[in-house]
Amino acid sequence: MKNTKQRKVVLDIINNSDKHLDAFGVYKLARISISNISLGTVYRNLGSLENEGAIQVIMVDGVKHYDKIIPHYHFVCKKCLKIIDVFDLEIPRLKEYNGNLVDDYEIVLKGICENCQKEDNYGIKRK
Amino acid sequence: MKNTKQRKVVLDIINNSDKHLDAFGVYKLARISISNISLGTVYRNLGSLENEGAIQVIMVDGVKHYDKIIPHYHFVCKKCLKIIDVFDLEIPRLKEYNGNLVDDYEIVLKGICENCQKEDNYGIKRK
DNA sequence: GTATATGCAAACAATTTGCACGCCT
DNA sequence: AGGCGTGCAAATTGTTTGCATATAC
Repeated sequence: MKNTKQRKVVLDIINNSDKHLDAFGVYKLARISISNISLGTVYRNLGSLENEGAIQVIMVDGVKHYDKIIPHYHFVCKKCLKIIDVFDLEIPRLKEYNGNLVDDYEIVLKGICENCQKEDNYGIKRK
Repeated sequence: MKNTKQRKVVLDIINNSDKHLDAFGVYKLARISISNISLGTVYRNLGSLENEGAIQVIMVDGVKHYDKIIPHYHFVCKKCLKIIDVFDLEIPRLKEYNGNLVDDYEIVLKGICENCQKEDNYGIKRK
């Protein structure tokens, strides 16, 4: 695996953001550092970083969003699709289920976020 | 909400299948009952049934798969992408987190299924 | 030097949408 | 009769891929 500047920029963006960016969001930020970086390269690097376990993915509304690998869960608002980090949640994990090897848990809490509970909020999706 | 025959067929397919079908899989089965049903209609009905909480969704490899609402979790094999139902898993659930209302937990166990652990299995993705 | 990653654009796959028409109520 | 759901096809969206070039090692 080559250590290109594109790869480094992509990884740095994920590790320095708390915004749960999707691929295009990463691309927009990456262009600040490398003005001609291509969207395809961003996708390729996000993909390989994910495979290596250097970053993690959270799927929201059919779109992949990326996050650093520090262990935590997520809450996703059903109205505005905002993603909120969830720490300090104790969830017992199986190592195995009926002969199937379990090495990962994807856990997403879903509901209505604090802001969308207010009646003056019209639940506009933030896209 | 109108009770059309298309809507009824789609719901029946989900409730009578244990295969975790995606939209196209539902479409293929639906055409047995209604030969000229359109894929768009299948998508529209799956969407509204999901919104109403009549069926649930499990996302695998970027594709929505549908399941009845009986409470259970899922295991997804990282190699072959097979979905296996997981029952009898005790997971404590928050009703609220930092002011955010939690009404749903999406929990997916991931790993290598029993079959893919055998060395003669080449991990062909079942698509 | 050579393999691998890149930029670019075209291809792809899943899903959504616009429109004219048909069917439930 | 009126409106919502449908079939159909085209449009969108997110993502992947082929290819010639550039770059890391």
